[in-house]
Formats: sequence, C-alpha cells, structure tokens
Amino acid sequence: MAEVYIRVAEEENEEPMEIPSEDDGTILLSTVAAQFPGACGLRFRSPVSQCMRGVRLVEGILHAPENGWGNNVYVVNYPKDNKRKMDEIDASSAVKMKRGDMKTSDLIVLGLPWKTSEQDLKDYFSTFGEVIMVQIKRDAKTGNSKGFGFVRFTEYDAQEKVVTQRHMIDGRWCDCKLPNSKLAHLPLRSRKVFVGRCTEDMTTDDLRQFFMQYGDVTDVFIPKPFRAFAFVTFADDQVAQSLCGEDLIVKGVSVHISNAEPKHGNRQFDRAARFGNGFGAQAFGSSRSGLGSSTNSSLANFGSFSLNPAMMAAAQAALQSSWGMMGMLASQQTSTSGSTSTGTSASRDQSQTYSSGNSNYGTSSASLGWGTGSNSTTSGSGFSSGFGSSMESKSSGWGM
DNA sequence: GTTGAGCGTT
Repeated sequence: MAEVYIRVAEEENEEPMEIPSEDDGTILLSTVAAQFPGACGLRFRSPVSQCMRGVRLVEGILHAPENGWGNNVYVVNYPKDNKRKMDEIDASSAVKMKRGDMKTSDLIVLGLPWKTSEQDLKDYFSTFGEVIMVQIKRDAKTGNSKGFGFVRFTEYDAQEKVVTQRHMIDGRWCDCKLPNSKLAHLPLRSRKVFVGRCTEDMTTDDLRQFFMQYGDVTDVFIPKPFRAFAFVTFADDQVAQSLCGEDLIVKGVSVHISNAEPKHGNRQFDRAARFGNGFGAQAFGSSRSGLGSSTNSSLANFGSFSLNPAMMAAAQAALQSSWGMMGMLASQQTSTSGSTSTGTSASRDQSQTYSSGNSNYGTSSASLGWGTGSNSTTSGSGFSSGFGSSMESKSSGWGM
C-alpha cells in the first residue's frame, strides 16, 4: 500500500487535518501525536453500525480498518481523565471489548410481502444468528401486514451482516436498516446528491458503477416511473459535496449534480424542531475545544447571532424541515443541503396485492447499509459557510 | 419531464 493521507480531527465535526500513513498503509501513533499532542489512539464512526469504532493500535502502530482507511474522518482519542480508579476502568473496558459498541438494536425490515408472517421472518433471519424478537406491523382493524416489521438479534455480528445486504424473503427483496428512531441522535450531513438529466436507460447499477469512482456509494435511487433524475448517496458527505455543481458524463449523457433537498414531510426534523435534537447535543455538549476556543468550529462563525442553544436548535430545525430560513441565508449563498441519506433504494418490482384486492405498491427501495457519519467541516469564512456547514454537520436524521 | 415511499398505537 502506498502512502496515503487520512483525515484526523479532534472532534467529529471539526476541521480534519490530513495525516500521512507509512508505506505499508499503517499510521504511526507518533505521527498523529505530532499534530495532536497527547493523542493515544483514533476512533471513527462505522458506516455500517453508526457506532464509533476504535482503530487497532499495536505497539504504537495504528492499523487500518478492514476496508482500508477510506474517507472516514478519524477522531483523536486522549487519555481519559481519571475520574475512575484504574481497576474500574480495566473492568469496564474489558467488558466493552466484548460488548461496548456491540449492542444490538431492533432493525426495521422494509418491503416485506403482505403474506409474510412473524414465523416466516424468524425462520429467515435465524440463518444469520439467534433471533430474539420479530414483529410485523399490521393494520389494527384488518390485521393486514403493513409490509414492514422489526427484527433483533442476540449477536451484533448477525446484525451487522444483515444490514449490509439485501434479503429475499418470500419472493421479494427486502431491506434491513437501523430504524429512524435509532438514528435521531446521529450527526447529519449530506451524503446524497441529486442527479438531474438522467436518461431512461440509466440503471441503478450504471449509476453505482459510475459514481463508485468518486467514493463508496451506499445507495442509488431512481424514481419509477421514469422522471429523469436520481439520487446517489455516498458513504462520505465530502465526496457528495465535492460533486455538487458538476456536470458529469454518464453513458454519454451529461447529468447535473446538485444537492439533494430534504424530502417533504420529514418527521425526524419535526422532532429536531421540538427537541433541539442533534444540534444542541453536539454543538454544546461534546466539543472538546468548546465554543470559545474553537477556531474552526462552525459555531464560531455565528458571532452575529446570540449563541443561544434554543435559538440555534430552532434555526436548525427551521432549516431542516422546510428550508424556511433560506431567506435569511439567501444573500450569504448556498452551501448546504440538509439532506442525508438513509441508504437505500432499489425497486420494488413486483407489486403485491391483498386478497381483498386493495392495494399495491409500485416501487420500493433496497439498500445497503448507511452512509458514514463521517465528518468534516467545511471551513469557510463568513456566516454562510459556517452556518451551512454547521447545520449540515450537526443535524440529525436520515431525512432525505 | 431536474427532488425519493414506506419507520414501531398501547
């Protein structure tokens, strides 16, 4: 492996610094410490589990995760303040080695055939590991399946496997993902781009193949029937953002890339509006450098506003939910798109019908996993870029 | 023909 640069930051949403690897692809802790004195390790957010993961460290050498360093932003670990006694730390970290980021959660299963039963679900998913819960959501009156359900595994490994692939269940392709309720607190940023001027012969595979050259693609969505546009979601928001504004040639056709706008009726944003979700938690809770000292923090650019958490949350919520505050930003320019992806799409090609004959769906999505919560902060001068990037990087959701 | 489906009654 040749020398590469990986992005490292003190906090998830701060400006990353590029750090060189060694020729063998490892990174020396000393290299990290040269830029971040006191550093004792690195962590990053797993694109799959959305949990923070530690980077393997052996004798001062940091080893790349399974699929390479990728475009993740790695966050510096510092020795913990000793609020606990060493033996307590040892005990709990020993437990965490096994369980820490490994707790399973309910997974939503989308696209189920109407006829699939709880038992069918359990039978299917048991091939991945021990299933401790299955549910199918049904209409209270009729008992008809709503076409989705939930599953939970005992082992995290099973969960991880399940969310990274599609599932053929009773003749239909289904997707398993972390449900929105589990994603509410995660950082949001635009990993998704809008691809305009698509032609009808462009398939999801075509688009995936094409966009792979820029970074890991976690989702491609093509509306059906044909509408001449598509959405492509990357694992890394920076990749997505870097393409915005470009005209790219796909299958000989010039397509236009722009920010994906938030989907209409996004409940998660309502939630953000009510609870100040995401923004407050991240902006005010976790920053090591803190408001005042953070030079790169997008918050610093809020100088002209009062730094009032409630206001910030409200502003963000307004932005997220409807772009209602775009006006106040109009003169500042654009950067932004509060979107995000949940990964997913494909098409529900077979329609299904209740025996009662009452419904069928045209399309559905299928998707592989999620984009990373990778990080980044656009540095920028002035209000708009600060505002835009902070909005983008702090909001929660799956949105789009 | 340039903005996408669906997220958990208790």
